[in-house]
Amino acid sequence: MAFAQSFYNQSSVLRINVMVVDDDPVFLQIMSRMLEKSKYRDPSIMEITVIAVKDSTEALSTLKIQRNNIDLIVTDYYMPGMNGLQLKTQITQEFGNFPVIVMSSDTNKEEESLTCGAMCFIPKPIKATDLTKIYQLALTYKRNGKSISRTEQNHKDTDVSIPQQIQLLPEQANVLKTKKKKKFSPRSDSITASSSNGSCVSTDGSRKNRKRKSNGGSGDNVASLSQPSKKSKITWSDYLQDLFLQAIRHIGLDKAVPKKILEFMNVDYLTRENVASHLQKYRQFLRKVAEQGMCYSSMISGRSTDSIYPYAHFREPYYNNYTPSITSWYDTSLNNRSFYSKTGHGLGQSRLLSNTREPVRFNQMPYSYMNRSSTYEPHRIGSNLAMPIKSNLNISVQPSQNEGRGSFLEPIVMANKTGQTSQVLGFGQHGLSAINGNTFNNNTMSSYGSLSPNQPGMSSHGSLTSIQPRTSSHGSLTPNQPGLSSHGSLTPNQPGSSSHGSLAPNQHGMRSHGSLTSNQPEISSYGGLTSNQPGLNTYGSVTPNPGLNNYGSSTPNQTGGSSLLYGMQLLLNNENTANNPQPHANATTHQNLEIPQLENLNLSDALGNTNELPCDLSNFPVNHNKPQEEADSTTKFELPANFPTELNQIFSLEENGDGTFVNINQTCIYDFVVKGHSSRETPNISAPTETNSPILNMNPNHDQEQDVPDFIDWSLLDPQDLADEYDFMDSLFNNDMN
DNA sequence: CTCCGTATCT
DNA sequence: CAGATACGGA
Repeated sequence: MAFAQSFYNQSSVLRINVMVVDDDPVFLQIMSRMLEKSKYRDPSIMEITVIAVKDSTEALSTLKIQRNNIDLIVTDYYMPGMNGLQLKTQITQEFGNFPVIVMSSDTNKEEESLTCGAMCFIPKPIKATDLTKIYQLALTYKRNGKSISRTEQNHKDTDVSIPQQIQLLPEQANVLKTKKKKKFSPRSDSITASSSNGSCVSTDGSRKNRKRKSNGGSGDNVASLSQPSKKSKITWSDYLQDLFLQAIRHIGLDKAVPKKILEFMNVDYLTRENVASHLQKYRQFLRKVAEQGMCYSSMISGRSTDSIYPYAHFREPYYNNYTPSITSWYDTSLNNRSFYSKTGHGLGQSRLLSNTREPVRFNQMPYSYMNRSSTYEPHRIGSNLAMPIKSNLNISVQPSQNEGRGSFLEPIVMANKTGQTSQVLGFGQHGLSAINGNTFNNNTMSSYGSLSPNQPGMSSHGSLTSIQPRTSSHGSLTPNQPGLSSHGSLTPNQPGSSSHGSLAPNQHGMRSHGSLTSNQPEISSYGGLTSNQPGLNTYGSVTPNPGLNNYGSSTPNQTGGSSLLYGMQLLLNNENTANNPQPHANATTHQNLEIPQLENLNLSDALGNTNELPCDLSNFPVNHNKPQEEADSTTKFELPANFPTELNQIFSLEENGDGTFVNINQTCIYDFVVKGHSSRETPNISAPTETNSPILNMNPNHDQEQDVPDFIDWSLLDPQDLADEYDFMDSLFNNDMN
């Protein structure tokens, strides 16, 4: 301890020791490296040492030995066993007050974290500036000799000394104040009040002329003083949207009201108002689509092209060819399925690391990066196209150094090792997200279709890996299975490898689709696709809609057309489950994917319905004949009569399939949320080798980073780079810290 | 009073 | 545009 003490007291020598606790090895490594590099950014720091530990237990044991050497503890919130706050509490009990910083992609943990005494809360993904803050904070305490004897009250209102930068983000602070709080009701006077603003209320009952009271309400009463701060905006991440759509599908569009949706979604931080607002937008979108029909498509496509690649410069020029159409509801979900990634990782934090510096935003696309032309638009394949990034491909090819870690990288690695196709394909899409993507409303088909507009379905693959030696790409793919094979992998009861096997030997990936929609004309198109058939044809055939045809005709080889088409189709399917994915599939089960194995799941949805899982595509129940819900009579929201409902049923698995999927998904979610998320126990699913539960990054906020400039996409980082290349770090900081 | 849908604001 | 709010109504 002598050493420790002297070390500790060398005020002149700013030596900082930070212990980082995170079960995500990738994040841990990156975080550690970056912190260590921090010293180069601050001349006042002579040395900064990072002690990286993988969990709370290790953190405690380490603390016992080096308590005097540790100035600050930075811990992830979600970790197996003891979470970050529990760790904090334990540390306090055993070692007294230690400055602890809690990180989490789940910003909803902020309040709890602060309440429990965390010095501050840093939302993941960590930004370069956060790292700086961390060591600055450590430095502050170090200088004040408070490392160990820090006074209690670490609440947000204390510690003014804490670097301001680490203070709560305005929005977060806001959340603290307003979270779950009953909505402020300025019209406490309710009815009578209405009279006060009666001038704004038309007597005819029409609200058309209604003008809302000036919000400032300055002219009103003193009560205005209690004007609550505005609630922070929530972002409808892909995850949330998936959930939202699932809820709607499950409940039925006609019966889906905010409260029900909210209940189904079961996302604690969401309020009914949030859902209501979203629902309104969603309805508007549907209406718009229904009214404009395919014409809408052109609109979309045009717009999409422009908005989709705001950061095109990050991509290989090659990809510009994809020019997807749009992105939207479904589409984006592919981009951001962090929740599919390792659970506790918070998602999103740890991402694929590639050797390239190409962004690989598999799971976590900053909101602003998201190719979402419209949140309320249904999935369109377009976005998927955007994903195939060179780096992505590289990843799949390169044998990662990541071993069987819990990192979400694992699936990928596995894919490589086993040469699994599905995974590879997944990459083409959005890496992991693709894998799981189907679980939700992500339509595999669209993904595929989107891949290579002018290429046959199979070609898609080629296009995806065009950057790479074709061989490898293909190699990874099942020999006789085209990219579509991934679908094959859908087989619920088969491990990833078998996925393919499960596929009908001679069945093309498309076929899968075909089977799904066998009864659908449009669908059959797919089935009919021949491996050498250009994507467009496929699409063209698929398009029952004149509008779509236009598209196709307009740009025979253009992605845009096809994309659109799909998009429209999806869009139309949207309401119904069409998007239901082929659940199986991806949802599936490659053990290593950490995806719950469907066959083992006895799922019941939020509504208590138990469903059986489909085990084979061929058995996949498709009830095309199912009449649209009699919704009409009760529907509060109805689509225009001309709304092409038939299309809605294209992929509808409603009776069985739909519900099943929904339920499955839901179950998984609940499982993770309840078991995995809170306690991190292995969910009730066959979670083979991996210890980490999949999914769930319930954290919808993980991708809410709006400050793009500051955003560090971990996917850009490579452990090696971090470890060996200072210049890389510099570039990183230079790019992100200015 | 709660919740919904729509208008409107930010 | 995406979300939050206001507010009449049920």
